[in-house]
Formats: sequence, structure tokens, C-alpha cells
Amino acid sequence: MTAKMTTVVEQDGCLVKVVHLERVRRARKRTPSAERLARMSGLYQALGDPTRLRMLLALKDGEMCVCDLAALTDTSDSAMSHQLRRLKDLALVKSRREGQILYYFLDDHHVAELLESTLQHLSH
Amino acid sequence: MTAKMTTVVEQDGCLVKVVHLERVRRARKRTPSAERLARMSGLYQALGDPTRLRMLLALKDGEMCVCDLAALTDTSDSAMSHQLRRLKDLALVKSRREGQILYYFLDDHHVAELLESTLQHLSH
DNA sequence: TGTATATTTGAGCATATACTCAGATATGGG
DNA sequence: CCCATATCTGAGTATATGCTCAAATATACA
Repeated sequence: MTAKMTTVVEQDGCLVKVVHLERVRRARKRTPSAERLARMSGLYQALGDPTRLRMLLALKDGEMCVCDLAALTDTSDSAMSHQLRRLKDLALVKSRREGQILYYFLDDHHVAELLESTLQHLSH
Repeated sequence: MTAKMTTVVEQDGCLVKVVHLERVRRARKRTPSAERLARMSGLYQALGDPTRLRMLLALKDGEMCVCDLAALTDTSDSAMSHQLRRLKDLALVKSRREGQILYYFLDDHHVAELLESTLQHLSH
């Protein structure tokens, strides 16, 4: 009889069973705040789509306009515009206008570094 | 008249307009292969959910059993099991059994490093 | 063998996501 | 002012996602 017994604890008004209470308590303490967690998962979610990933990998090498990004990723201009707005809302890209053309570029250098380190890891 | 004119190129049998043809061609060349892209976005997608992110951040500090992870993330055992299966399919976690209890732990050390570096970045 | 606990599984469902399509804006040049 | 080009926008839609619920397994122990 080496296995631990279940403990039942109250949590948010509900009863929850737990095997290693100390472990859960410790993990709870170390968990980032709700905002940080949301920011973090939001960032990953943005990268978790093949189209957006291709866009961001391309922008890592320099700014591009909407229709170029659309051509690169085999999507419509409209779909591209929707995706760009999303990345803009997440503060991952910015744009600058030159005549009728809008050039998008990476807003956050962290993103480029993150992509780079992931590429490194996946190549091993 | 500084802005470039649009070029229309054929691509996959369709006509697509492009402003900076060389730029798109170069980006296409640098884009990772379809498999690598899928693996990469799949990894990010896995991290792009608050529950899974909390699970993985916790597992970074050591193995945990299903019901502990459920308690930690305020989800049901069943939902936790579904999430764990997903992470297992992606080869991000492994499990070992000890009696009735299954302990899950990180399979890929890259993931821990990736999470760590993102936490660093976000704290700036 | 029978019961309890830990976990898994599959179906069903509500929401989120990513696209298309039609029409709106914005800019530049006759 | 009018037209062409580049981009944006909102509604609608099809699929993906993450959960719940009930029932199935797996292991331990009496």
C-alpha cells in the first residue's frame, strides 16, 4: 500500500478530490496570474495557425504588404486582412502606409526571437 | 509615383496579384516545409489554450496525476483526460502508472525551455 | 468474485475560428 | 469629380474545439 489516498478539499464552493494536496497547492502558487496566462496563451494561439505562422515567419525577414502576404499564404486579400487585424489587436504587428499600400511588420521583437528559438528546437 | 505597380502571376493555376514579386519569391523559399510548419503550429496550438498551458507549466515542476491536474485547472477529470490525450498524441507528455494512479510528465524538454523563455520575455 | 477508486472513451452540444462574399473606405491620378 | 487600386468591414457559414454526461476499463483489495 504505497499509493496515497484521495483527499477531498473545498475549492470555489465545490468539493474536489485530490491525491497530492501539497503538490497541487505548490503548483497553484507558481501558476502565473490570470492576465499573464491569458496573454501567454493568446500569443501561442496566434502562432498556432499555419497561415498566421507563415505570415509571421515571413515578416521576420522584413515588412510586407497585404496582397503579398495573401499571395505568399495562398489566401484571399480579405482573409489576409482579417488575420492581420487579429495580429494587430494582439500587438504582434504594426503597419505603415505608403500611398495605397499598407506595409505590415513585426511590432514585438520577442515574437521573432520566440519563432527563431522554436525553429532551432524543431531542427534537433 | 514612388509606389510599385501590381504584377499578376500564375500560382497553382490561379491568377494572383502581387506588388513585390521578388519579396514573395524570397519569402516562399525561406518558408519551412509543410511538415515542419504543421509540427510548429501544432505545438503552438497546444500551448494556446489556458487550461493546457497551466497543465504544462505545472508539469514543468514535476509529474502529476490526472485528478491533481484537474483540481489545479478547475476542470473535470474527464475533460482533463481528453486534454492529456491530446498532449500525448502530440508527444508533449508521457505517463507512467503506479497502481491505479497515472502520473503524467513532460516528454519533450524543448517544451519546458520554450515555456521558460516565453515567461522571461513576457516579464519584460 | 465483488466493490471502490482512477482514468478513459465516445456521443452530443455550445462556442470559437477562419473563411467567403458583397459592399464600404482610402488613396492616387486623370 | 470620376475611376482604378488596395485594403477593410460585417454578415453568414462550415468546421474545429473543449466541454459534459453516461458508460466502459483498469487496478487494488476484501
